[in-house]
Amino acid sequence: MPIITLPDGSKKEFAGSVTINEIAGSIGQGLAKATIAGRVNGELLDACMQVKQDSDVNIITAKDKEGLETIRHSFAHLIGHAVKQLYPNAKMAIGPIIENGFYYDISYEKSFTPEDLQAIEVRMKELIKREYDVLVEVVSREEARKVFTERNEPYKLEIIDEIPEGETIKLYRHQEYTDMCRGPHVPNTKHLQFFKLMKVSGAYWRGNSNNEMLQRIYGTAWTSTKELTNHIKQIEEAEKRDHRKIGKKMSLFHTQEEAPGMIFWHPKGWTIYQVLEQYIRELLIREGYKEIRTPQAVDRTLWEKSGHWEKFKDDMFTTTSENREYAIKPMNCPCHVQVFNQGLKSYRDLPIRLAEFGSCHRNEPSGSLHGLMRVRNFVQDDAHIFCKESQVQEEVAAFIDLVFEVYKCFGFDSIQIKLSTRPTKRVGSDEVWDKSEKALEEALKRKEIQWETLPGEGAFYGPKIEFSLKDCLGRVWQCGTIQVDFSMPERLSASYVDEDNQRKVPVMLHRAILGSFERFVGILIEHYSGNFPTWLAPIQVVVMGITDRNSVFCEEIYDQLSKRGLRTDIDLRNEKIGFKIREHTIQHVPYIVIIGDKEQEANEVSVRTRKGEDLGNMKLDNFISIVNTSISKRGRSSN
RNA sequence: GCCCUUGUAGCUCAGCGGUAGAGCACUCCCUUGGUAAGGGAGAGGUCCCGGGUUCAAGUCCCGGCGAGGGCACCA
Repeated sequence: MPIITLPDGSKKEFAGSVTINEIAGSIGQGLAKATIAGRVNGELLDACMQVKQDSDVNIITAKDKEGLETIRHSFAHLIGHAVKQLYPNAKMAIGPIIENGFYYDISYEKSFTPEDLQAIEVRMKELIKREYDVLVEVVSREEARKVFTERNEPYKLEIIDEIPEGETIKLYRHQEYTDMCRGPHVPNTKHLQFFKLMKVSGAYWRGNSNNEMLQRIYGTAWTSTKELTNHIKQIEEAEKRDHRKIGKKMSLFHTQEEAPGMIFWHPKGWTIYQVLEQYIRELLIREGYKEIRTPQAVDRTLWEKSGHWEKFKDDMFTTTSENREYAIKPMNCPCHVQVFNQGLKSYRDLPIRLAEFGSCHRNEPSGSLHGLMRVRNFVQDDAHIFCKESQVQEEVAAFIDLVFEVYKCFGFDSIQIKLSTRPTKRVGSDEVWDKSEKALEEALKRKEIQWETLPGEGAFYGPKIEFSLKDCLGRVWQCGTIQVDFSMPERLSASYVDEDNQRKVPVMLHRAILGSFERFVGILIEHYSGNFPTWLAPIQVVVMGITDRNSVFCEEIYDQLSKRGLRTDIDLRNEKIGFKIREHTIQHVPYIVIIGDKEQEANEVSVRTRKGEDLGNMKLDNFISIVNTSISKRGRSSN
């Protein structure tokens, strides 16, 4: 006589054991139809599962997060169903859900073409129409093995062998298709409606690059056509904002075969880069950092000492001269320790904050290169703070403030913070780890901000905080970081004389706010979609004349704007004004100054923005102050 | 690095065995036009590189390099 308690607190008593679906039916026929699964005492179960004892039951429909996840999971199985019908020799590996959808990894003798993908999607739709019931069966390990041996599914057998003893094995069937899964799954394929197969690509079996490569079919699924089309629109919007596309259109930078993964910055792109660098430089000076510059190529012995040679030798660019081998620096920190090591340091000198906009090279795998986002030559807003253990917390706290200040300046208001703690493979005593983790945590607590802890995700040399920002499309980019390091200073013999006249090893904090400038510019291009706020816009004002009669006056205005420090361009081409306006609007120039006879006579300028607003006619000084106001707001709000 | 796709004019792309095409951009000419494309003419290509098949190769095959989407990697 199970008594079922529903989420609203109401209770229902049943004569005997009852399925989740029947419980739903007792509430309403509509609900029963919509039931996808159920949560019984916290456990997610198939709708057909029996509830025998008094339980808290929550009916899951497509409206619930778990419902959508179940639908997506079932879609993966549906890929399997369709694929096995169309390509009986295909071997199914795994088919999990991911953000926005699902995939299935499949091994097949020939590679799937876009036409194959289309055919699979069509077949999936046909299968949905059949409204197959999805049957679940708990089986023994032996039975499972037998089923998948018969079905010739070696990957499933491999998975069976790794299921821990005592865990139940469930088979899900719709018509002739059988798959193995923890579940739950939808009770009938008719619940599978709004989906699209997106792409097929390669993926290693079990994510291990030593294993064979499987074919991964990606799909997206939603609970309505509207959600599905929204998602597709979102992808299209992201494509429109692709920094490589905008970078080309606005002539910000380019790359070419001869220097894969390295950027040729054009004047306009370099302007943005330089504004960023100058901005950070000013802040660092304010915050008590000293800027330095260290060598580009350093003897391999230093990298051996720092430990990088052993780990990353293949990922460094090297060069030789007179029998010595050098590595083009992949990072600045070992060099910064060298600067620290010059001269004896007292505890009174600490903290010492050394900053460098140093160009680093890393021989990243060719397949990982991606526009500005992943490059082989980059510059970070890098700095290292040498301090005493007791100063860590204070330094971290100051850095957190700085990070927030900077991100706000770009209009990034949603920031995610992650604290990564000690990994199993690590250096340093537990005592020091305790202290460091505590220091980071305390600093975060004092700021009263939300963060997520990632146990075991810290670097081998120390814990770290990572700052990720969310752009206007909701995409998350990890940019800032502060890492405690009590390994490298020791390896590279850094020391200071403490109050007690003892030599001690300083703690080193690695930190960056923007991360790499290359990547950050890429993020900004996509975030602003090329519409850089005035302070970052490569060209802030363009002056154009209506007819040739106005050219001399245009040049005067242009000269004055330039002299007043605005990045100004002039367009005196023999084109109609509409044509010129269109071109510079497409180039996202924030302010367009139009000069005709009227303006010339009144000694005024007519101003139009890239958004198409007409600011009317005004004196030049008035216009300059409008632009300067916009510049001073930086990226804090749109302008 | 691995899998798939891909590389034609400055850009975006068509052509897929039979003497290289379009739109935009560029140059010149006409036009001097008031807030998102005025008109005309012209110039422009070792069809990524190297092999092979063929009477004939951007076009088919093999290899290299780059790019794109994933996977793996990311100090």
